[in-house]
Amino acid sequence: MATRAELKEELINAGIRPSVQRLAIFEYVRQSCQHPTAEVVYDALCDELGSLSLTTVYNTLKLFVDAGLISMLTIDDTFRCFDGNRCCHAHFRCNNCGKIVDLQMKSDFLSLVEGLEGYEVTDAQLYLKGICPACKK
Amino acid sequence: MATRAELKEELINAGIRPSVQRLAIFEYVRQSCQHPTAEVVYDALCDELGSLSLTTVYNTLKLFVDAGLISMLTIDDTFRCFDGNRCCHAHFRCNNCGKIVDLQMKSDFLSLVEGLEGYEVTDAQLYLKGICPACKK
DNA sequence: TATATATTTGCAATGATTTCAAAAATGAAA
DNA sequence: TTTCATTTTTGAAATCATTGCAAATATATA
Repeated sequence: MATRAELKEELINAGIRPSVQRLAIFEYVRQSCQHPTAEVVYDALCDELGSLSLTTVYNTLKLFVDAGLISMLTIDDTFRCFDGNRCCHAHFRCNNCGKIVDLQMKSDFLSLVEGLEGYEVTDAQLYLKGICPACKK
Repeated sequence: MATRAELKEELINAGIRPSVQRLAIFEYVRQSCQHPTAEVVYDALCDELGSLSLTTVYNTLKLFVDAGLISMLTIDDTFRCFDGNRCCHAHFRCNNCGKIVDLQMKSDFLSLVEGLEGYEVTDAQLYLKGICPACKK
């Protein structure tokens, strides 16, 4: 778990000025294990920040994604959610309860793919869908 | 390349009545290498079918996806597109030109994922993003 | 302090997708 | 073939996550 100061430095290193809103949003997404949507981030931080605009949340999350600080998931086709976990991992989305969980990988995604010569890959996501153990019963 | 009669039988085997619209949509998606959106399917078949509703296209594509006959891609977060290629493959989306291409896999997606005991996986997609060779120059 | 620049805000607009109820097509029974 | 029930299609209106925009605010620099 990174400290606020460390997160602040990470933003600066990425060339992003660490405003109060940005730092709070960054911290929230980085420490969450829940793959929050923009709406969830907004609801969670509204009190802490006094005033906060949903537009700011959308803009800031996009800023972080473009800078490679977090990733955006489109595993659920009805909304986007965000992931601050920087370790290489896959995602599973339960078709029944909707929960999205992380799954460890034995090795890098790209080791499985052929014909990548000449491609520059900046993002990789493996999405699995089906029924989770809890819903299986 | 499957014949119309074969595609018709495939629909019937999946418990789907092969109406004129359904068969045309199924054939179009199955033979396309372009990952068409609902809108693209609609535009392509409007003439052939005389009258066609965009709602029908959306409903029918969803019907096919639920039946496991085609898959839905959310690699581009601004729209959904559809894929009739049943072979296991990954997708690459170029951030510059937007083109989505298929990539062969060395082995199954799931071979690299840990902790899948108890999960029932019905769909798997590997999405890569970056810059394609053509845009790299 | 003054001035320029960067950031945030809130409301309105966008656009892909869905809802819904009516119309049309299809299948079964007579 | 005619009738009736069921399935499918249609088009217009509604939905809702996300974006555009212009004004307001905050921050950095001189």
